[in-house]
Amino acid sequence: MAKEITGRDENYSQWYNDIVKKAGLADNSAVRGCMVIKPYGYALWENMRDQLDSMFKETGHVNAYFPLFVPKSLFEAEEKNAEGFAKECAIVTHYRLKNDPSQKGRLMVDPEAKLEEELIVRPTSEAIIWNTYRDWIQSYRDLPILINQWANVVRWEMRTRPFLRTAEFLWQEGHTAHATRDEAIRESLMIHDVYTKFAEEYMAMPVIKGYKTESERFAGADETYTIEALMQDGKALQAGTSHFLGQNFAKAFNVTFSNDKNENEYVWATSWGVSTRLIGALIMTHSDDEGLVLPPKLAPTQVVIVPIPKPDAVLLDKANQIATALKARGIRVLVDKDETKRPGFKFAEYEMKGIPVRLGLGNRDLENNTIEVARRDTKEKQSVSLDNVIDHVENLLAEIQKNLFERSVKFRSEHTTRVDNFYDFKEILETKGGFLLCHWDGTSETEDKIKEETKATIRCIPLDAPEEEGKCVYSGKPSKRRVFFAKAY
RNA sequence: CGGGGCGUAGCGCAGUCCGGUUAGCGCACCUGGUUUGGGACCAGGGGGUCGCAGGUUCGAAUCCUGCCGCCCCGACCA
Repeated sequence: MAKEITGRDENYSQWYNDIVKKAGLADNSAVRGCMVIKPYGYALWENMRDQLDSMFKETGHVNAYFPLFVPKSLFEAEEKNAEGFAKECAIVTHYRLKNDPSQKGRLMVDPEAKLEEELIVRPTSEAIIWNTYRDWIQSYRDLPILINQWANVVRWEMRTRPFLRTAEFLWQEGHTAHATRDEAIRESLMIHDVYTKFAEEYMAMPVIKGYKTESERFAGADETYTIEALMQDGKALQAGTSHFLGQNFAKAFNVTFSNDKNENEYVWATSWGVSTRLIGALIMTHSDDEGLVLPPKLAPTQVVIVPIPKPDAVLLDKANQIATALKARGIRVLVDKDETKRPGFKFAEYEMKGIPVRLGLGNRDLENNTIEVARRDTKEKQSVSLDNVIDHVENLLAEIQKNLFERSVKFRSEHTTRVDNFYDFKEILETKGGFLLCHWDGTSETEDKIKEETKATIRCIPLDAPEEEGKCVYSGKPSKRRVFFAKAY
């Protein structure tokens, strides 16, 4: 058992780290808090990126690229935003090194080469982008601006975990400018829907759609819409946010336009992003003690064909025929040509990597005109006639995609509890975890107290919540609707 | 930044308390052979600044001092 991973029950964090490492998604790097995304992990990200990118394009957005560095004076212009990120910024102060006269072969920062103005490595790009938009926008005819960028950002976190929280990460950030408040709100809600669709249809990860309380809101936003997913350990994970920024950045950067009555108005803004964190979400939603489990729509390889016992000419020929037929249906297939490992080893490896469907093809199969089809999600195996294996696999991939989603929905509903008193709240949070659906009096004082006493936070106020008379689970004050509490990543 | 653990071959570890020939083991790797429908076996082989720097000593992986890094648990956060 060369690649044993820690069981989820034994140590969930260790299990997660084992998956990341042993499925070949990422490695730790020589840089504190930064990871190397390995080819397999990056292929997964590329699939997510390409799908999101096409969804952004379909909704009228275009891509652009803005600088990595933000001059400090621009960064601090929108006060709340600057304050929100101030504690986790990397700052460039010098532009040159020189030989250290006291230590041969060593370099030192050249004190002569201090920058006149420090550069902040972007933790997000609102500042540099809105400073640019000022020059791009004069009239209502210049609006809307619907731009997205794929980029890296840096947030100097105290404690990091691969994909979930790293000092540098990859993401997309959309930044849009609009003539009216309504249009900007509609934009942020529309992206919220795009994220929901992506999470549920592609990642097979059900999410709660809602908006953030004031204390959880993005610094500089008037409203933050969020999708919240539930991980297998009962903790919630914020998977994507879309912000209605009001006129905060327009005012901070003096971005105005002339409306059709020739009056000057401030521009309305949105911003929205999802990051490589989604890979962490994917891992913790579907994977098991055998390794990674990937939804077919995002899996870099959807089907692997393993010749048994090893790839001889006859088996390879048949395997290639099947692969060609599957590829013709748009299915991503790999034929295993490795002669040095035995089938059992390969099975375990491909399970570790989360490949949705494995086809085992041996001489016995050729005699019987069959092939062994193994699905990763349930680990079931069955023998299928070679005559209809292509249809079978195509259907099976869809079935796996559906099953993963339904399984996650079931898990979430089993781990969502309506709670009406604080004793149960604490009890259930500690024993079962998951989402607690409770009445809340709407004050940040109550929110803070609950967080202090239980570590649970309000993940979101659901958008589709029915009105319902009730009493706050903590203060007993009247409340009109329930909100989602959980411990969060 | 606090509390705990750790750093010895690519990976996982033993050896460190109590200093003493040539630093071991499993996996992986290389060569040859036998195997092959769920992580093969036999034989042979290669691979180490024992985290870094200084110190004590005839002699340091082992003792002392300083530093660096990693992991887990907290505080902070997407």
